[in-house]
Amino acid sequence: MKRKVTLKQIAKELDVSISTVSKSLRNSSEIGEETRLKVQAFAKFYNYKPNNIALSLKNRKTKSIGIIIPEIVHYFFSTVINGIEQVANENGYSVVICLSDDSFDKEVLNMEMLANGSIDGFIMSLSKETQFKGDFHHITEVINQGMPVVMFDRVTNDILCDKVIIDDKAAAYEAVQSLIDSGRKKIALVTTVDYVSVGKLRTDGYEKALLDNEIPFNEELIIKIEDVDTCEITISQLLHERAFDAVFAVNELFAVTIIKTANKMGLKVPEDLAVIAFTDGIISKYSTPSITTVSQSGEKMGNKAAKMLIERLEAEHDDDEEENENYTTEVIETHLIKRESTD
Amino acid sequence: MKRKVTLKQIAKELDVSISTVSKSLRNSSEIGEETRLKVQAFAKFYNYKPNNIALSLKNRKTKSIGIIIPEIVHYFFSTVINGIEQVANENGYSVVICLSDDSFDKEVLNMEMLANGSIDGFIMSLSKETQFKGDFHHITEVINQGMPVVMFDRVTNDILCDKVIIDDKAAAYEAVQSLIDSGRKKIALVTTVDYVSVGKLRTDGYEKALLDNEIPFNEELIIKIEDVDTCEITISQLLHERAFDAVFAVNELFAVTIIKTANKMGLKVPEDLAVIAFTDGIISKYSTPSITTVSQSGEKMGNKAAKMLIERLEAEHDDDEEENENYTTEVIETHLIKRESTD
DNA sequence: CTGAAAGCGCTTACAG
DNA sequence: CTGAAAGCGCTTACAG
Repeated sequence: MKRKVTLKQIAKELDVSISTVSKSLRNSSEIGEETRLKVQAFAKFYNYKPNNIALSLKNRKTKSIGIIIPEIVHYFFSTVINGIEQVANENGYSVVICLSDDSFDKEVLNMEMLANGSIDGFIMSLSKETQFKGDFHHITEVINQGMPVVMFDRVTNDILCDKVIIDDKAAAYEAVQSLIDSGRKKIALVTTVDYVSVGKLRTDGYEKALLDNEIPFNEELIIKIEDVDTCEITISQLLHERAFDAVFAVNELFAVTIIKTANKMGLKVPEDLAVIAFTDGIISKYSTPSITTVSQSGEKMGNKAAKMLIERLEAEHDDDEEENENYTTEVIETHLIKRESTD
Repeated sequence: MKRKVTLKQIAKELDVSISTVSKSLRNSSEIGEETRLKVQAFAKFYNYKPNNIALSLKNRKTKSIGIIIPEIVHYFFSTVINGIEQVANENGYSVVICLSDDSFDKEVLNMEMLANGSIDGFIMSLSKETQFKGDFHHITEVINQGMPVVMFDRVTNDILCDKVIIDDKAAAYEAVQSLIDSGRKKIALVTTVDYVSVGKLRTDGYEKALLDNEIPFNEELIIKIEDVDTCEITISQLLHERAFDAVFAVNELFAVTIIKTANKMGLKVPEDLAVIAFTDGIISKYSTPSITTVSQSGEKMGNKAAKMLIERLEAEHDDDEEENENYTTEVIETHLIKRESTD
């Protein structure tokens, strides 16, 4: 068990000062070639690597990005992490992940923990509970301390910062329009409760599409699901009570449940019932029939978010000399992936 | 933009020494009550929080756990992370995640990056390439430096450290036995290439079950898939050429592909073909028919791995006084989840 | 009861 | 060309 070697030890062994060792390893021209090479050889031999923590303290930056997301066991969020990781690594950053479990308290706790010096900036998507409460003081605080935050997907207008989103409303509109184009008249909507920002926006898109096509808008064809675990019952009720020939679901899970329930009832997808889901993932791909989805590239969102954050981080050299906060909101393209659940 | 307040600033404001502030905040009995309360009030007002990096440097421990896994967009690994996160958070640890992308070089790079002081210990699952090369020097090195490592799922006998695994062979045996019990005679195996440790073990279990039941072992009913993307072709060949009434697949993806291909060919699952897959996940649950699986709780594995690591971390007080390395290998229970793909 | 000093591992402006 | 000193933000053994 040979503990990691430090500058101090090298200095002692070689009988030079710590400064000399440090400078040699950083190839400072201040140091004579002979000494420099000697130190470098020695350091290489003992596999010296500078201690990240010491560097962080000295430089007052950690080269780490904090990610706070509601859930990790979720295809979309995993792909976002993937995307963030890629560009983080390319730029020499590592990634610290905390999960809020859709709980406000955990989100606050995790942010506070990471904000105390562990990371240089945040990339985050709001927990449901946070969106419900509308309490964003923990985020404001972090931003006020000068720590940049990039929000993605589940964002809020109440916070000024960089954001990366998709145009949920337009994408939903497009999906519903495609159902209409294929001759569907009575289109149901299975969505979340309104405080989930993206659910609300997708609902808006659905309504607008109907309106623009002069299709009567029927409240009874809309169901808002609070809890995924109980969605099966609600969905089977909907299928039993209402007659419709298409469904737009705001996520994969709702869609696959609809299809399974419809099948049990003897309805054929897509013949009797066309289904489109928001957010392409593993379920849609492997479901039978496979599901037509609105694809939002989590990877691209992650890439973009990381780029925005790192850019801001690296631009901070001038300190608060000029507080040039021109926050931007990037909108990532979506597109429809046609599969077997629609015709 | 009010930067985070430090002890130094508080000391200056209150006209006391930094030591006094530090001790007051840590409720040291050395400090007079008056001063102590004054400092605490002030600190609270300015929302003082100690800087993690400084603490890490001072204490020579970071209270962070490094996780290195091959892939995050993968149900099993996400659940493991979930499991690790839970117990990490309960114990005041945060979690730094790096992805190896199943690449040896990335695994080495990431380990080196994190090993330089950023974390206190590792939890990892080997990349495919690492298993293929059989090169584990990066892990040995980290362990030699005194940094504990816990491996899970994809482990190796070549490294001595704590491990958490499932009994892949026994679980596979049980799955195949259940197929035999339901009257299946010709059971195919769809597995990975042998260097993936778990794939190999599951294959062993399959063979043993056949042997014990005196079922002739047929090489032609075994296919080893290297690349998931091309598995569709290989699988459809198998289905066309060989006659069999059951398949044991070493993962969900293989299983769902088999089912979809069989369906296209007019075979009925489970009537014509029973299917069992290793590792329960989202695909098996939502596939049609839903798939009978061997469930290995990633969450439990994560819990256990984190517990083992943290225990070792907290036990390290005695330093190298007595090098009591009694490494253990925990075996997590598995069980069969019966669904529609078997009768 | 309070504070100066040393130290965690590093960097860098400044002397010599 | 080399090294002592100060400092990043904290803690703690030791003086006073």
